[in-house]
Amino acid sequence: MTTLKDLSRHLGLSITQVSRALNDHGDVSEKTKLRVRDAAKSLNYEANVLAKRLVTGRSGIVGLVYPVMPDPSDSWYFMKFVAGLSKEFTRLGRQFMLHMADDHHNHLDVYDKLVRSRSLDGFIIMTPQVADERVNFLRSRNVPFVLHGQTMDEPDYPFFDIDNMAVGYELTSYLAEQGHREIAIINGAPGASFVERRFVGYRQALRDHGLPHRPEFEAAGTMTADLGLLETVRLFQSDGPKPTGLIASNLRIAKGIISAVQAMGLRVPEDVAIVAHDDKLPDVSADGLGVPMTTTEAPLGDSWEPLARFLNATLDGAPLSEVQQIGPHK
Amino acid sequence: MTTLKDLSRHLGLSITQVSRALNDHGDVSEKTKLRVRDAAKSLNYEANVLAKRLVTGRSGIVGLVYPVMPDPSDSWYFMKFVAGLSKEFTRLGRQFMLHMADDHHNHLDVYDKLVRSRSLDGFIIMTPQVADERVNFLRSRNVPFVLHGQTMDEPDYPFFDIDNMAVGYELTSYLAEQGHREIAIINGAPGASFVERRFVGYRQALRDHGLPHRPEFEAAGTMTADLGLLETVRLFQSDGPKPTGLIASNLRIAKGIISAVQAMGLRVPEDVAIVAHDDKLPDVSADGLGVPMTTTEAPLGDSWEPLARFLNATLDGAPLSEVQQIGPHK
DNA sequence: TCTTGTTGCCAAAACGTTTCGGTTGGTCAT
DNA sequence: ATGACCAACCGAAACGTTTTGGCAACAAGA
Repeated sequence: MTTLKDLSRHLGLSITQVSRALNDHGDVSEKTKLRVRDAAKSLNYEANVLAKRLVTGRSGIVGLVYPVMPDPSDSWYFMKFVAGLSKEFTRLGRQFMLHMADDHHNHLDVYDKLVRSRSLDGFIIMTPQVADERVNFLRSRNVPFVLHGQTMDEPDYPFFDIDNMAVGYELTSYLAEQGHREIAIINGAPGASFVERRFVGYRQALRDHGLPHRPEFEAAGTMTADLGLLETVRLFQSDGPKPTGLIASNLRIAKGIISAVQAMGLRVPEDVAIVAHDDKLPDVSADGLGVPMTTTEAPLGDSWEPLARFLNATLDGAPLSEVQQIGPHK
Repeated sequence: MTTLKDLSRHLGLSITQVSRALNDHGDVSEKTKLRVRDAAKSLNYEANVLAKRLVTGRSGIVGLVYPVMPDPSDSWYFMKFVAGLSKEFTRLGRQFMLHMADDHHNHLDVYDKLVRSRSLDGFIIMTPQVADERVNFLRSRNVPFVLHGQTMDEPDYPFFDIDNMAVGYELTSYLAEQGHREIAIINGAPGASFVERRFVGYRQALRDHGLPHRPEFEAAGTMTADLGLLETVRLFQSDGPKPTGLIASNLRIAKGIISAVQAMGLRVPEDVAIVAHDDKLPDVSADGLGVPMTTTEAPLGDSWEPLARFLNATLDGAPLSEVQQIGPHK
């Protein structure tokens, strides 16, 4: 393996200058830089990452800790997510590592261990909770991270998110403006920040349109077709008023809703109107569901690039303002 | 951060002795070892991995390169696989990294880059091909790896596998002994070593029972219910003889076969008998398919532990004989 | 001519381990 | 008393970078 020493000997330069030339520092003449780069290429020089890491104190690796085995129906999405991040980071010259946590270990211990062993320089955090202990922990340790989403309080950390309150608000408003007065929502797992934000938007829209807010019209759970189906049946089997408009927090839920509605002999949209948020994942499409349906859209696939970019920038010392973004939705 | 230097000063020992004590070397008295370990604990000492890596020349990380985005239906299995390996390696004190390769990059370049940058000490290789270029490449570079499966030639590398020829042979023999003379097999993706081995076992059993070998009775593809369904339909729509016994290379295929057979108005097992190999994955169970079916069984979940253990042992310099195993099946 | 500044370069320290090649002091057989 | 051996210890080198602080040469302004 060629080292800096070999290279410097070969060029008649000092190790210092060769290092600085390769790292494009200021006090190296353009001519030498060129000469050094050429020699490095021809001698097949590749900097020893291990040595670099020791001196910089950084592992050069960022990662994602997955707390529990995802639901089978989510594994496809999760894989896409991991693959997307992995590719982005590779492009940025950083390594990305997926760390699967043992179920029966304390969640935060895993982060603690990874941080203390200096194995990971930074983290990507998925689906943050309303008050997320991981965020608090990493913040207290001054470890860089980027959230896919936000906690409920004012975010003083890097994140990429979409405006989930607006999503809830817009879907609800759309139904309200169609004349629906009884609007139910089937949302994701309770506690997740994006879920609560959509609920907030939903309630605000009900208020703004002078519609009643019924707690039993708010359903939440793992975002599967099963959830959509079961909750729809529950909504229609109860004694109270029945919804005429249904909001699905993603297309899988919408799919379950449609199955249930059709099984009950109701028509879409005449008897029940359905709106949904579409993550633009390839497994389900709004058109493929066979009923007319209005959606808000925000491709999850668009989140990998900013997430990776933000973590990268954060590690390079970028100010907070450059690593916070609310992405667009339609 | 406490370093060896701090520790040695605190103990009145040399850095050398402290290091050797912590690494349990021979020429340190038991008394000092104890004293050092106590001090290390009370001073919260944690060896700097980065420094250790530089001096040993190893990253301490092993990994798995996933060449392409897995088929959606496989992502659940793949996640289980990765999670299982990750946990095992964590237990063994090594880090495990999943590397997603970019689709449009040359497969081997990814390995080359990871090896040359000294990022990974060793690899786990999934679903090897009959002649696997990854194996040849890593072997030529003297990089440690463990195969989940085997290539077709005599294996001179660490691996964990089950006896797939026997699986093919036994499933075929079972049907033959039931009196079936026309036996078809629906297998996994062509080229994969386990697929070809099952074919070999299948053909051998046909010969041993004096049954005809029909090339058109050998189907292969991505192991989904769709494959089982489509290939079954094809088998029964052709002009030639129809199979009375069907072998499914996993339960998902079996599921598809059953759908097809029942759709064609045939009964299981009266008109068509089905046997299958059961990987014991939680998504499908033989009982859950609703028809009587004999299976061979080998839990894929049992492979993570030996795979991790073997790679670990290989890195620690274990001889080949200790890191090759054909696991059991029922 | 003397200062001041700039450009291009370098020796050496630092990062925190592991390991090589000793040294010391004691015991034991001769 | 002598030599051989052994247990327990240590100094210093090595791993391959980055970075600090400084030096020499030269040009420009006074």
